[in-house]
Amino acid sequence: MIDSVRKSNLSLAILGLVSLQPLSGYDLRKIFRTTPMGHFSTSPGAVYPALRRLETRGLIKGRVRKRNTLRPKQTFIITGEGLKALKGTLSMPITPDDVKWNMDGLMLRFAFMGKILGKKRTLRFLAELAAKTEEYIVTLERHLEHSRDKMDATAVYAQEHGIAVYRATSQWAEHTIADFGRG
Amino acid sequence: MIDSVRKSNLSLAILGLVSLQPLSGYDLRKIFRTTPMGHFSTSPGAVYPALRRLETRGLIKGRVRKRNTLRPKQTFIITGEGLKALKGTLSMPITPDDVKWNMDGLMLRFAFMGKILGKKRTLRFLAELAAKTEEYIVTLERHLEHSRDKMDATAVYAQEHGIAVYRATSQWAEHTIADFGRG
DNA sequence: AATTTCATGTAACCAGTTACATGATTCA
DNA sequence: TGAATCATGTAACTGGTTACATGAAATT
Repeated sequence: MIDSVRKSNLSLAILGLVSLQPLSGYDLRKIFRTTPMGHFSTSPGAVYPALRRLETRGLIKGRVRKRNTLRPKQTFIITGEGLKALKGTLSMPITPDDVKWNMDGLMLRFAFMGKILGKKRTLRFLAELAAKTEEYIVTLERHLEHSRDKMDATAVYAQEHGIAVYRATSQWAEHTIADFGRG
Repeated sequence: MIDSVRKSNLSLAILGLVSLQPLSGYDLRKIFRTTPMGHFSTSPGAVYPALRRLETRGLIKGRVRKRNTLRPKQTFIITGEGLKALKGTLSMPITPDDVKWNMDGLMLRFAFMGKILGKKRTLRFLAELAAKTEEYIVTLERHLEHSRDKMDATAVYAQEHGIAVYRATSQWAEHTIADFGRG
């Protein structure tokens, strides 16, 4: 059940946004279209089915605005179950796979974390993120030194790009711990 | 036809790797499993179907090693068509969507570019990447200033993370232009 | 002989894309 | 009243995931 939120960033984004305020499918699509949040799908073929999935799983519920019409309009709000699932997802430990494959998902979790988990747990998340990211950088560097002369120049540079990006993440995390901790 | 390579990073990765040396499905999975290239699927359910798709589209062709057996082993090599498709994909202009949604795909293109497009075109790609990335950073910054006080603290930090990561990319590009240009 | 590793594949499922379709409201 | 925009949806397709299945070679 919670799997839908754990596996799909779109579902997580929807659940998180709906936890802040009542939103319709159209509202969500607009947010994804017009903000950098929109590393997510804007297509109705993704958003509406995702809403229905979340609803059938009891994580959100729709309020029909106009009855007696062929096109019912709905705004969705989060349920108790949904909030529990959201908290659960936000609280999951950061796995090496998350760091490697799903940094977007981690940032999505972080973005909703402030209000829902509070400052202390948010800072713990950042510390964990920094640590796991630095660990991963070490393995990337090791692999690079190992393969440097066997590979084409551009392939080496591409690996260096990966390292540079993860370094930016780890620096951001350290900086944010300081700033948010102080603030 | 070329769409398969344009849309799926896995197909592009396979085509690129096969362009360097003959490889079997198993070899490919091993590469994806053990190198940072493996921002891609390692599952047989993705790799083998992808190979068959590329083969039916005439971009690669398999050489059966052992006939007269129930489990034929194949190594794949790129075809003339395939090399043309690969060059075409590597040569595509960088779109804002690429920068926003598919930086991994751009890096994948870059990694294979050295041998196939040569230095001049590779440097042009990097310059384009730097420019488009900086453009995108401007829109991210603009959006952030616009929404800074309307949003939760962690949501703001998450946006800053996005900016930091793109800045790392643009700096990497500038640095790599200098280094590769000189080297 | 047994285990591990090499090696290839399929079936059921899931979520997202594209393209299409249509209804309701607003405003010029 | 016509156009734009608000608003919701579906159908066909695509590609990837998970889990399962099996065969062949190398190693112990």
